[in-house]
Amino acid sequence: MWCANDWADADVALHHLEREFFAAGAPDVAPLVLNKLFVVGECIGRVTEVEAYTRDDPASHSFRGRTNRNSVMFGEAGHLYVYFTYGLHHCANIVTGHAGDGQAVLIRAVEPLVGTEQMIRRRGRGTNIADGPGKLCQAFGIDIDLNGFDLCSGLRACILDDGHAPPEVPIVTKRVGIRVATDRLWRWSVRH
DNA sequence: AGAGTGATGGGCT
DNA sequence: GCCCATCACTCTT
Repeated sequence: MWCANDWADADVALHHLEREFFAAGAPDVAPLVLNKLFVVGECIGRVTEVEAYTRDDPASHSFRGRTNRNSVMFGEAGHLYVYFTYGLHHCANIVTGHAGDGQAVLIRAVEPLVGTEQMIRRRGRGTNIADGPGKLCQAFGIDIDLNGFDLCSGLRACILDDGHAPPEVPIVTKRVGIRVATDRLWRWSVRH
């Protein structure tokens, strides 16, 4: 189990993001997740790119209502919605809003900070380790077994705030990899 | 620009 | 039930 004492700079104050943080709408929550720490097991990365998906959004899995696959999106905020796609990749989302809303924030990229060696081993390469939604799931060992995991329940998988504020001026662009509702500016990333 | 990969769900019969 | 287009992707050419 990772603990705060393992953090390279013992002076940083860490706090665990609580459920209330995720209770707003996905387009409001998403940019606030930038620069937070995404923790899964012993792997930690700083979130650098996110997208929002909502119920009234034709690009969202929840658009056509609740199904077995997307049921976690309709549950309590702060849980992880993981799905398998394109026959090979997993993607990780944070459920937002209130139960029944059907919305989530897709974590698209992180900067590896802790557990980098394991990420490289899992990815089978030393570059571009976690700069894509499928890549970061492979690097962090996220698969369908983590679907529904409560990120507000402990340190095994969670979002931590180490005092790095979200960027004052994030890069805001159209979402990528979708074929509908491509006009919504619901992708946020940090400058390099 | 395209191949690889497999679960999902909508539309049928 | 079955068929099959679709898919919030990655890597290589």
